[in-house]
Amino acid sequence: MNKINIKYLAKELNLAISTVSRALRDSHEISPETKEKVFALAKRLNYQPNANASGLRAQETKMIAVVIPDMVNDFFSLVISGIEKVTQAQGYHILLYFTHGDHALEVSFINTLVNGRVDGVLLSITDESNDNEHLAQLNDKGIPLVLFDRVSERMDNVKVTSDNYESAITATKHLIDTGCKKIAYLKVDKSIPVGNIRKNGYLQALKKYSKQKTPLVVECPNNNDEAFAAIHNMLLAEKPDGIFASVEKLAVICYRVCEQANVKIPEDIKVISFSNLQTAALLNPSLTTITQPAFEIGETAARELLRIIRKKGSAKGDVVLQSRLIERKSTFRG
Amino acid sequence: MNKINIKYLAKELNLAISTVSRALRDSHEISPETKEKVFALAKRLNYQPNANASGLRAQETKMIAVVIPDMVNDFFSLVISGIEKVTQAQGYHILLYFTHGDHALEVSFINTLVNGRVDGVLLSITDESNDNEHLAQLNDKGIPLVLFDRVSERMDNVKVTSDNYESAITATKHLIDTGCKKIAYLKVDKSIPVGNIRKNGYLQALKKYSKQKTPLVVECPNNNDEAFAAIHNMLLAEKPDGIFASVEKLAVICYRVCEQANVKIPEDIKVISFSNLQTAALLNPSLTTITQPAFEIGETAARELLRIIRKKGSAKGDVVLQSRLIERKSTFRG
DNA sequence: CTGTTAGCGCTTTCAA
DNA sequence: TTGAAAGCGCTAACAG
Repeated sequence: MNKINIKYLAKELNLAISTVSRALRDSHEISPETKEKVFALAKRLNYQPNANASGLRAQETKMIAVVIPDMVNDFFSLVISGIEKVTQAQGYHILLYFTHGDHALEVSFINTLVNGRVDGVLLSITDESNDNEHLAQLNDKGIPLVLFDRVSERMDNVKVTSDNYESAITATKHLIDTGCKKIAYLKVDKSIPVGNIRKNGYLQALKKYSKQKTPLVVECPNNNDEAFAAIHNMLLAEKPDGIFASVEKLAVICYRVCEQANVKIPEDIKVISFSNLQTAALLNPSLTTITQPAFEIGETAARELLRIIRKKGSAKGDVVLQSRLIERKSTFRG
Repeated sequence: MNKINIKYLAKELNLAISTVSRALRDSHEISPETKEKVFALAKRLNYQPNANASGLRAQETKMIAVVIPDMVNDFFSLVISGIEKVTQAQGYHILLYFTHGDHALEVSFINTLVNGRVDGVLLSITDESNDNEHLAQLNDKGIPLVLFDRVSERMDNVKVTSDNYESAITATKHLIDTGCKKIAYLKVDKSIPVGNIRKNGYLQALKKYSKQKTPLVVECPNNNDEAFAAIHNMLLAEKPDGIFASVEKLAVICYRVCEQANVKIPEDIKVISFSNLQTAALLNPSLTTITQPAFEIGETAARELLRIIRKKGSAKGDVVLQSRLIERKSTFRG
């Protein structure tokens, strides 16, 4: 249980500490034979440099923080996977923080990060309406920050998002184009900001491409039974011929509602849904989905962050990634 | 963009570096007035101790590594949430690593962790049949390790698991008790070890509680269409009256298969499924699920790890958490 | 109660 | 080509 550090290697080999250090970094001013010896011993003892010491010395940690609302969510799971792919390839480590939608927690996390714990921060902000002094702190301290998905217009950092507004238009228009005259929008719980953005796309599409006068927005709470009831009531009262679900779970509930009400998909009613994991799509061969490029958002955000860390230049600019509409004529040979 | 460190605070206040350090740690040997001054300035400048320096000095990092196969998976998402709850409450940070089922990656991650990057490791091992020299390394270096979910019998670390075998028996017995005479088991892709454990529970329950002579094990590949076909073929050929799905996704596919084949759930066939996020349960009021305590596994594993880190005593012992069977007589007033 | 100093493990001048 | 030594920021032993 001896500590395997440079000092120990040096003593074992009768070399100076600095020589060993240089050898390990493959410096050109060390003779091949010495390098050989050092490498051999280091390997044999599985020498690993002490991260704290290197970090302290070099003022960099090879770690980035990822701060997200939470994890029980297909979208963020996929984003993290994308981030991980990039950071892993470039030798960076991920520190993970959940804000649970609590702005105060976000502030406290960011505060602990301003003094050299990480080389950069990837953040999906908790409360877009709130102040962002804490983020300004990061900029002050020269710690690169890239925002993704939930961004703040008031920050001029690099932002990576997807086209929620435009793709909601696309989705709605798709229903219109396939003949729907009365389209309802299933809006996810108000705690999820994207529900509003997508609603705006829905409204815009109705105005622009449809004769439908009154929008049909169903507020669906997080509670499944309440959401079921809300959709069920709307279905019976309004008899729409098209439904646009803002998130995958609502499409699943909607599917069940239709079954209950003896409404056939897609004969009586067409359904389109945002979807990340495509579980809903397993249900019905005719369910068309619109998929956010979650994994790519993660990859892109991470790539941007590492780029900025490297250049030490806090570049600006936004990246907007496109969602994809997936039409299923027949899955599982229906 | 001045560096806010103890030295800087000391200079500003005309105090010695050590005095400031002690004041910040609220040492009893510092006068209240001095403390006051130090606290005030530290707060005003948002002083945050340099994690590398503290870590180097104290030989501890307040970070733990979480190493899992991947993240696009309800189970591990929930586990991480549980881990996060505990670590966050106790001031620890999470370093996240994905092995993607690659044993070599796992080895390489663990190797980078042996030299003081983290205070402890939470691991769900990638390949249970493989060697675990790398884990022995951790023990050698005195870095606490807690295994969860996918554990190795050959290691004598603390292990936190759930009762996959027993709960598979419970699930199968539940079908038998409700009158099923011919029960099929939908086995998840062979890359998922738990598919086999649960199969053994299924077999055991048949032997012990049922007259059913031949088990019906359907091998379901990861590919949805192939899984659909496998289940569909079995359904037509064997006409079982009960189905036990080893994972939630297979229950969803099975649901669709039944619909295709015009087989009614639960009138013609009873279905029970392992399920973490209960998406499948939204589908059918009569779907009974068996739920792993994923969140609790995370909490427990983290709690055990932090306990060991604190005591510096590598305690042993296993924790097995119980799955819960959830019977739904009627959801969504069917 | 406060200051001086050594040292955690590493990298990097500066010297030899 | 190698060695000696300083210093990254922090804490704690020792001294006053």
